[in-house]
Amino acid sequence: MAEPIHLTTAIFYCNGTPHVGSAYEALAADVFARCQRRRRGRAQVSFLSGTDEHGDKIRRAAIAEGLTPKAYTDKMSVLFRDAFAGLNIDLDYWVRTTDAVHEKFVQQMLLATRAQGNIEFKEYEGLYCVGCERFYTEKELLPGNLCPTHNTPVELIRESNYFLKIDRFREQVRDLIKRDQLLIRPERYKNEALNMLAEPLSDLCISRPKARMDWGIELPFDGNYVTYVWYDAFWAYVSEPASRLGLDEFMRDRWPHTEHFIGKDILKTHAVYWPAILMAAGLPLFRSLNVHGWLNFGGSRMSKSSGNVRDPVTYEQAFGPDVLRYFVMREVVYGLDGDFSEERLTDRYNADLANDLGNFTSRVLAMAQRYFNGEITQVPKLESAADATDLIGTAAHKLSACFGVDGAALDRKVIAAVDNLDFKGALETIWQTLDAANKYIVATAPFSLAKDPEKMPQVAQILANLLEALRVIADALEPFMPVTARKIFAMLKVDDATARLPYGEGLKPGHQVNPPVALFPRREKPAAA
RNA sequence: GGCGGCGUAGCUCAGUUGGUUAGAGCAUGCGGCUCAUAUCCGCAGUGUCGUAGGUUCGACUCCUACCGCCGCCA
Repeated sequence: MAEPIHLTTAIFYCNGTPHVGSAYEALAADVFARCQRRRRGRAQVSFLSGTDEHGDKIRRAAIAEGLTPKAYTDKMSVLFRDAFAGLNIDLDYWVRTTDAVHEKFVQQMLLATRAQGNIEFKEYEGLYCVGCERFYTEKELLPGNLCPTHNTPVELIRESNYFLKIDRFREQVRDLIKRDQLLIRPERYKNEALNMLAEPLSDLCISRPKARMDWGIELPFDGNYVTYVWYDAFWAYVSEPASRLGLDEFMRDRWPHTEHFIGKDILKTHAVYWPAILMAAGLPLFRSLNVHGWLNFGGSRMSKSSGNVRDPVTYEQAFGPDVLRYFVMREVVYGLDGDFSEERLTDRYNADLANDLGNFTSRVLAMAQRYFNGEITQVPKLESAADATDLIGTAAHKLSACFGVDGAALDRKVIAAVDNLDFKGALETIWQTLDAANKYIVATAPFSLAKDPEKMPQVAQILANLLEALRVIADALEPFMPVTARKIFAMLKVDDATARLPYGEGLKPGHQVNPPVALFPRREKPAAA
């Protein structure tokens, strides 16, 4: 049996509504998860996401809306969960850091960490920015002791807090990253992480005095404090599954095969603090960090202040299911920043989805209907002659090569690309197959042969080959476009098991397919802004 | 200040250890087909490969400087 694997998105801080950027991360992880499920079986994959709901910013956002923090996060968390559900992100766990199970688990980890002697209580004094909710060193500040992000004066605060002695784990973490035991990819981020671990780390503050901020999890060993929100949120990756499966079992079987999907902005916390936090609690580490870039909008950073935040659900409703999924996976190189705009979305939609995928589906099913009333009368079999010199032989061979001698080559290539986080490459491979299939139609011209009754067996063979190609293409597409794949399977009238078979083993003579239904009607481009 | 990345066709980008006429997709133009969602197929391009030097028989590919953009660390 394949080893179990645990996949996570970051835990989203829910002081604002979900936008296309947060959706992008969850979409990449979802495509990855679906590929893993195909390989390992559903039970062997746990895919987790959720909302980070403590801390001062949440508390203040709640006050601004006249709600209690809990009521506010109840509302916000559902917004995220529903947005992801609307994008067909198929989660096994939806964790909220205000869930009782989670809070209890964090307290358990705090006790374990303290028992290992990795927590220190000490008094210190520092320059604090209320807006940032953090302390600054003098050289980080702007002239006049102003906060670099808020441009407001910082306050000198003296207080006592609990600290994690993280530097004692630094060498070990650095070594693991260097040897790819803790894999950080793409590689550029591995180098950045190693850089961050080159200098000694100062103790990590993990508490906040309730007197200053009480919206958090109470420390089990000191009722005057709550945990600092960052520390609390990391454990969302672990709390619910560990509680459900048993901590020891989860840590032994599944946790070491964990892949975190995160944005580049939280690389430091995940490459430096999180491993140290786990070690300080006496727990094993996860396997890898899959770091993505930002999704910009029309060339500039998507942010609430610039007012160009885009709601993913809007696009899902306007363009139809799977379109946003397709766009971000096809357009963005994982790890690098990408650009999102309605114009580019429309271009991709028309060129790739309407013209290529949609039209191919339509023409093949229409011919099957027109010439044979939807019945398949031949066994799909592409003549594969590498030495073919004529147009038909060459086209047949090229299409056949996409599926390989065992009929499973497309699936293999897609899975390999996704393993490598090359979502774009995976889709390009599928589209090359679509391209080869369109060329095969032109080369064989079944619509011309059909004018001669004696050539109908040939036409039947060509259509059987094409319908089978459509089936395999839809199957390869399923992790990326689950709704579309299901629509195609419905038109082809194949069940789930048949849908997954290699080329040549799926559709059989006597099988009846449905007439086409347009998958992606062409769209007018938005008026130039 | 330290480290690193990027700058290739109108747009988005590929270009492997330096080697024949620098590639793909989209957009553009022309031709073909008509099964199909005015779709599909073929052909045609266009580029001083950021700038200036250097190494080499030969550099987009290596070295140096500079210009521009960006990231991380401090």
